[in-house]
Amino acid sequence: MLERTLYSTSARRKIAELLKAERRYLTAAEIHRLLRAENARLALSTVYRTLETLAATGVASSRADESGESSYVYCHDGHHHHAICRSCGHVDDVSCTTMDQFRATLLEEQSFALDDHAIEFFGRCAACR
Amino acid sequence: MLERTLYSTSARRKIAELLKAERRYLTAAEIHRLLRAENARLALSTVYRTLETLAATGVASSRADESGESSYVYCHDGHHHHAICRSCGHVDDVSCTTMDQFRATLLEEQSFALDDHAIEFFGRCAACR
DNA sequence: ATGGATTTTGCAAATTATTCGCAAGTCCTG
DNA sequence: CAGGACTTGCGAATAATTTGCAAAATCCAT
Repeated sequence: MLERTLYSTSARRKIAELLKAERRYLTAAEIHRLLRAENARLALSTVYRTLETLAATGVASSRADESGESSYVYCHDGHHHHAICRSCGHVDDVSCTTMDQFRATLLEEQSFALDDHAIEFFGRCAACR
Repeated sequence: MLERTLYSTSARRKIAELLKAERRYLTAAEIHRLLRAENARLALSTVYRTLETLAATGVASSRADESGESSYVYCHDGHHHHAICRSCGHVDDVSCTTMDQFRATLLEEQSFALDDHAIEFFGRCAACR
């Protein structure tokens, strides 16, 4: 494991702040555009590199959006899931409990009305066990 | 809704057969390479177009792999999930019941040892309801 | 504070996946 | 088997992401 010091730079701070404030999945291009709009001067490649770092350190998590473009959201570290609003894109963290309780709990605790979900299972298939 | 006739062509048949036989997520490039290896002559762009068609008709379903490249697997039509083997990539369809039952049922009925999953929830957040 | 080691950034060029236009080829129906 | 409809191949065009490298910023021990 290679250890290296992470510098606190203006680009990193701004990108992290933006993600934290928006709380929805943003692509590198969107982040770049948003920050430029508020007069930050930074290269798109820096955004890409920073996002990679944030994801690696558990500050952000990524997913591919509909078109396959990868997007990032600020979130807790550790195992959990995301409730994504179809209307505004807002993302809530969801701890991992039983599936059926989810709908009720989600509505009760986070006022999120669940209407669809996508799951991927990982493990060992019959042939590989 | 535009209706149009789908022709049964050699490319389509071969791609569908391959997906059906492999039963794991394959990228357009992989499919192209595999088919070429068995002497099929077809263009990569044809593979892309065919996959798009297969996905649109519910014969295959797609997901972005680790690197963001999109891959396809032969599967049932209708709402269900996929159990992906971490070892060989084999994909089993999983009907959508309660989460906790999943592990047990999955193991019992499909001999798939679930050890991780990724879920995405979609709906309306508190602010948008 | 200052200097030097280390990390980060900007820029532009290079990659890579995916899409597109269009002429030629294939398939289907009557 | 003729004509129209749908597909394919090919190469060029896009679009996202990565990379090399020199310059700039950050950090840390003096």
